[in-house]
Amino acid sequence: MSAVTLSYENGTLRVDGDASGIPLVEEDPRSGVARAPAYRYAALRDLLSQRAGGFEDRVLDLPDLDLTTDYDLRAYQRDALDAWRDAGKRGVLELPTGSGKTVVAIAAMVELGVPTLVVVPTVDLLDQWARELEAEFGVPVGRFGGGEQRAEAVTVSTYDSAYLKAEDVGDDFGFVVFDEVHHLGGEGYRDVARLLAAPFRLGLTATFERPDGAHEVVEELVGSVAYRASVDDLAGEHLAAYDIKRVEVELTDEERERYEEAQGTFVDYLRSSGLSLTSGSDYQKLVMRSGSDPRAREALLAKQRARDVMMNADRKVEELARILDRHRGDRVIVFTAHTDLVYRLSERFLLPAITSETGAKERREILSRFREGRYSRVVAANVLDEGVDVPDANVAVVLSGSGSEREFTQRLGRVLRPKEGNSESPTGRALLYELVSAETAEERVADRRR
DNA sequence: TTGACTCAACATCCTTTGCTACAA
DNA sequence: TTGTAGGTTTCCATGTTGAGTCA
Repeated sequence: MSAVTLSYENGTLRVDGDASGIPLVEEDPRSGVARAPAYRYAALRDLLSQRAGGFEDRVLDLPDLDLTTDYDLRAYQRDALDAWRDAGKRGVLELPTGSGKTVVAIAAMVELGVPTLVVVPTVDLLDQWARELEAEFGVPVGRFGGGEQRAEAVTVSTYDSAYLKAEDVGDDFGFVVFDEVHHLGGEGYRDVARLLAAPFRLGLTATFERPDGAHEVVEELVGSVAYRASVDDLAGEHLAAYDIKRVEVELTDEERERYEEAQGTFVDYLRSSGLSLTSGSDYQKLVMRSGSDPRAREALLAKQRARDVMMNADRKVEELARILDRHRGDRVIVFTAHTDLVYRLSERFLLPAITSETGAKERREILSRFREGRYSRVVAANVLDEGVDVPDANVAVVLSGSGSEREFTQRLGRVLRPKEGNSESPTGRALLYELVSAETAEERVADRRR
């Protein structure tokens, strides 16, 4: 058995020498070159080191980094770091929004002392991470994304840019941190993790599981969940204690009529077509059918109308008026599912509004005024759910939302940050109102997300 | 450099029963 | 006998984002 040489080539590991019988390695039938996916590097290295004949490793040639940090980890952060280390320096930490996931990643970087790539979903987060890493380590931090393509030993990238660059830089980093790692389950994004050779991997998220089951892919690429702390584990001590109040509102007669008509059309179609909806994938079937079947299309459009009615019910707006009145002295974020409603509320209550149509500059301005206390309320569609540094609030009002557990957790997280400089005793409890239209499908939707 | 635009990707979208094949 | 898991192939609508292009 002759010695084997491992090297990195365009997002794969090239295996030269006698590669027969090595698990994970397959021969490319056209070129005859034996290869393994780059993300298998750690596993392959372990396998080969136990094999007679030894092997030559030319995959990574990385400088040592001397990184230090002043952070003192909290007990749960230390536990999380320990758990990740015990898992072989691979795996996911599931920690709530506001619990200091970044700090744990920084501690891991210090411990490893190797070039590191941090991958994040938005340009906003890219800026935040880069600023924080620059301040902490006092080294220049590279950026892939937001119009920049500059590599450094410590680099932050968006998922999109990482996808475009992964083949080129796949052997430049020994450690990769995936922030909001649930995104990695996306069909395209998963390639980012596949093309990198980095043996050490850390995923951070508040909600690991995906309704489509793709978290299993993430487990394969990054590792399993090594440590998990829920909002309830940390509430009261490191996060604000909270209450959730569900308020049911009745549809007006006119809304009820429109709702029943539309919902009826949808349900009738299901019954007559023999379709049963037991899961999200069944719904997908219906969507596909609607491409060719006009009745299926009409059923879906009717469902859309029913959703509009229940989510934007008039009495929710009236209820919001009462809530805003009750919380005059509080900092309130109002969440909706539709942009139309955002603008309606903005006009009626004179609330600063943020949707995907709001430009970056205006958005920054609103959030900074909210931070400074010049605004005490904002209304937003889904924009503030994730990936934005949203200032502290203590009351959230969910006027409408999806059945997504992730969306709900993120929205709740927006009010749970302990008050600044006083993390020992957050001033009062945080409060989340959930407005639900009575006797509509929204009751089920609201149950699902909890 | 900025802003407006397009494009592609991602995420959610869900009813209350009942058929079939296969494993325990 | 009794549970229980179970596959299709592109895609009705809305919201959001990043990258790329062009003026």
